[in-house]
Amino acid sequence: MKIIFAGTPEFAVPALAALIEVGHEIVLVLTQPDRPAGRGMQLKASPVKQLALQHNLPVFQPESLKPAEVKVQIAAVNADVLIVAAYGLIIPTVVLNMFTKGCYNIHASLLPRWRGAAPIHRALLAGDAETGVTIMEVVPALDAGNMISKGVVKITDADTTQTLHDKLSEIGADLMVKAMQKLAEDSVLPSESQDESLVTYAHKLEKSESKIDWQKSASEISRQVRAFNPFPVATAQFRGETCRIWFASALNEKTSAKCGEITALGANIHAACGQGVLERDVIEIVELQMPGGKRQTAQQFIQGQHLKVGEIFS
RNA sequence: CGCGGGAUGGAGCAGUCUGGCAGCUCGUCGGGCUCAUAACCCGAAGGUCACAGGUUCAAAUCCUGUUCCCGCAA
Repeated sequence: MKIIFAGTPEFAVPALAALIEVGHEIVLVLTQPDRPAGRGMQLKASPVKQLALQHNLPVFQPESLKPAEVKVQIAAVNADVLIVAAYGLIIPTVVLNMFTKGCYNIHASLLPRWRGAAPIHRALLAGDAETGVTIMEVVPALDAGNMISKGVVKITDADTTQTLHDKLSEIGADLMVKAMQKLAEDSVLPSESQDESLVTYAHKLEKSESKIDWQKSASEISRQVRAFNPFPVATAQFRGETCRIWFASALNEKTSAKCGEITALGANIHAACGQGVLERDVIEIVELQMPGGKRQTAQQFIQGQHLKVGEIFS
């Protein structure tokens, strides 16, 4: 079976690696053009491109799939299947129809919940008990195709977008390899349509959502911090600076302190938050970062900044 | 050469503007104390102040160049 693989970020890498591993014929890798990134704004190849080059796979990086000459080049490789994993470009219907055995996508949620750009972040932020990966057919509407298979992952209090991302990309790779094996044997994959009444959309995270509102409950803030780790990272004002909060856990305690006030300093920083007047929530800040500095544990932060009980995060 | 912040004992920082004894909170090691604690008390070790050059009686501090790290931006 001749496969075209379309993907860009780290999330797509395990899938491509697994497909190469089991010996599928990858005839072309589509990925977004090199973008200026990092300090100095040097052009940087996408993670998928880097892996493709390591395996000497042909790489194609059009800015868009709409131009006729781009479509011609894709048609020219005569592939049977298109696999899409976080590619980030719209795939025109004409292109979707080029493949005799279909087009399949790896999506990082349990569809039909969380269609769209930021499914992992939204599931974590919303407090879902579990999330997962869905393998589905690609159709012109966003993440709306029939579903082939799913993998489920429980969300714990220790999970961040990073940890879930890593687990989900591995599971997605595994499910996709299995789907392709079945497709190669049976030439068709049984699928199930999505229940439109259960659809929710996972909008991209806005930078403006990263600021912590200390009036929220400890569990909401903890989820926000974890959903925004590793990107774009939750922030709080402290001593007039914007500092980044990398990890925080809700504690099972109450306090009469003001919102954002530090109530105790130990191995970690305890701060008040939430609504109750005399019994506010307590949140434990575990890892944070000052501007210009590196991420540091709360302990290092306390020692370096000479923190005192009563100081305020806002 | 896109913009800005930073590099100081093992960790995290102050000191740099205004040049003049290498400092803080910890950790480590030794001793004491306590039923007990992220405990407390006493003592000690540990530094080419990122690197190279320059100015000066004197440089962590001022000037020039270099390397590495962090943030913005994507």
